[in-house]
Amino acid sequence: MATGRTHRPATRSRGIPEATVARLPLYLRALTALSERSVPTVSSEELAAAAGVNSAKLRKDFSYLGSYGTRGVGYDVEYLVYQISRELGLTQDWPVVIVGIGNLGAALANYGGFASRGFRVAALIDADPAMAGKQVAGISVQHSDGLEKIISDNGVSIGVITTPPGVAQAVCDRLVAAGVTSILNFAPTVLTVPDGVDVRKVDLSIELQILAFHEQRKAGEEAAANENAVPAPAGRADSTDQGPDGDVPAVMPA
Amino acid sequence: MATGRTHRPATRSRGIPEATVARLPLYLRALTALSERSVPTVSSEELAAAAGVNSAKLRKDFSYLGSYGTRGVGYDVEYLVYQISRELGLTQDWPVVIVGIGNLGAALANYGGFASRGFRVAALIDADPAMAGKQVAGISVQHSDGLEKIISDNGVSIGVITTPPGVAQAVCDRLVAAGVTSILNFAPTVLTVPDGVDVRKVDLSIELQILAFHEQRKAGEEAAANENAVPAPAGRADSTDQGPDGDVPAVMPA
DNA sequence: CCATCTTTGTGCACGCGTTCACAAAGACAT
DNA sequence: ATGTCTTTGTGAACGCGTGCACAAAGATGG
Ligand SMILES: NC(=O)c1ccc[n+]([C@@H]2O[C@H](COP(=O)([O-])OP(=O)(O)OC[C@H]3O[C@@H](n4cnc5c(N)ncnc54)[C@H](O)[C@@H]3O)[C@@H](O)[C@H]2O)c1
Ligand SMILES: NC(=O)c1ccc[n+]([C@@H]2O[C@H](COP(=O)([O-])OP(=O)(O)OC[C@H]3O[C@@H](n4cnc5c(N)ncnc54)[C@H](O)[C@@H]3O)[C@@H](O)[C@H]2O)c1
Repeated sequence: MATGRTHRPATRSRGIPEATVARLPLYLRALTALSERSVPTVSSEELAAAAGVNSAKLRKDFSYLGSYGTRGVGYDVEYLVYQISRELGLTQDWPVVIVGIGNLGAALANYGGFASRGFRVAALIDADPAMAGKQVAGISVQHSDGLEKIISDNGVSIGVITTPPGVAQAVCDRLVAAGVTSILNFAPTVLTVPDGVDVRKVDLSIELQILAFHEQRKAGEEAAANENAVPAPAGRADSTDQGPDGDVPAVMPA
Repeated sequence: MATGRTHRPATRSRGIPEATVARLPLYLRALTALSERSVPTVSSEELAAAAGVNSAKLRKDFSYLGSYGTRGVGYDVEYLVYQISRELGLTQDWPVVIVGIGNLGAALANYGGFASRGFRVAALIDADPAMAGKQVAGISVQHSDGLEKIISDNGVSIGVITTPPGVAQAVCDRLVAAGVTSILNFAPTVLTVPDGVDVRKVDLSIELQILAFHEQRKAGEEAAANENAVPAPAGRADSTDQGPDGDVPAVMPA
């Protein structure tokens, strides 16, 4: 999982559990694909398979939205697309700003998946004067001096932060002060925000480290299983051959 | 949370809960910052604040690793950095390949945060013949024909997929067949993999949709609180003014 | 050596999320 | 109308994660 909600511990919204909310976009994506193939109805079993979840979980998730299925038949695809879209707030347009138009910010700006849902890139903002006026993805980059006015003029409530980590909190503070109440943070920093502001983070490095943990565990188990059979599985990254508990502390605690 | 683990339901590894594993990188980042400031020891309270978590949770997390603290004092920063690094498998180098060197793939390749932990970009792979040989982040892009050989020669076990969604499953299959056992997927698709292969996904669109959900809920509550006081909060994105339950189904189920 | 003070490590309770399993509901055929 | 068959919707049980609250451990000072 690359993301992790910050803050807002268990604010079950209108009875819809947070875990369910996080899966609704998954269902919506699968349903949209079915809709494009003009499939009229779908069973919980089929849809669950397409979304990569358990069918019981899917049914329970949908039960929080209402009784939208027909027993013996399944769910009407178009109807469900509409209901989930409405529940997620995608029937309206959400203007978003991206702050920090470097490698990642530019990639996001160029990403078509934004507009395909109800999101519209309202502005690109960067602190580098050399960037101001440059066209990225057909949008002119604006200098961060005008951040507050841009937020206000466009009624932006969602901000994306792709600046270096050192300035992320400062950028976040300005966004919040200007009226932004939802932030998607790509900088590897813990952001502190007032109550009522939602922060979600995407941290590539954390994802890789979690994968590395499991990878190491798999290698350790494999080694334990093979015990001292063959020397090494040809070129695998276990050269140091430090057992899973090769406890050689670098520094002892005081 | 931008990521979400696929598969591997609750394979509590060596007694370390999955939720704890996901937080270890957070602690490690905070500890590294302290280490750079030459702070010798840190209390659970301070470290928890820096990592943005509850101190009780942090202590419980560390208790799974062992008793590395000193009561009345706290934790030795350097020692803890080493222990967590070892637990996460960061004492060894992990070669990774990135497949699909477009906007996002190139941004990731240029990202310095890779190497700062134990990850090394072993190769960049793309199916576009025009990309082959091009330098991205100082690395020459290789054609996907040689994917299997690249994986094998470099002992790669972690792959990053940044191709268009339509080919992601095919790319995934090839990576797995070539020996990759951990995949970080940026394409908005559900990947199916055999047992023993870990998949984590990062989906920007899902993150935004979750934010939109809460944003809508906030707007709805605000509207309910204001009832019919002032017309509108000047430029906010609630023009359609469809109440939180403006139930107007597009299509009725059969 | 003893008292005091700080901070860890954890037992325990609670709530959320997941999954099972099945009754109820509806479609469809006869 | 009745029976059969499919699939939903959900009650209930269970397990994981979280947070409280405190006893134990060790540092520190006298
Ligand atoms: N590139 C990646 O793949 C990647 C992956 C994970 C995380 N990240 C994180 O995302 C962030 C951006 O990464 P990047 O590779 O695009 O970096 P980058 O250096 O290419 O881009 C950062 C941009 O932010 C701008 N900036 C700096 N200070 C600013 C301010 N105060 N206000 C507005 N803009 C400001 C800079 O001018 C620059 O254009 C970093 O925090 C990085 O750690 C990047
Ligand atoms: N750009 C973003 O910010 C962003 C955000 C979220 C998700 N994504 C997803 O990430 C993926 C990449 O996005 P992008 O904007 O970089 O797209 P892109 O079109 O710029 O890049 C895709 C690259 O993949 C290559 N490719 C195509 N088929 C391939 C194959 N079979 N093997 C190897 N390489 C292949 C293409 O040649 C191209 O270079 C997409 O699935 C997109 O939905 C992107």
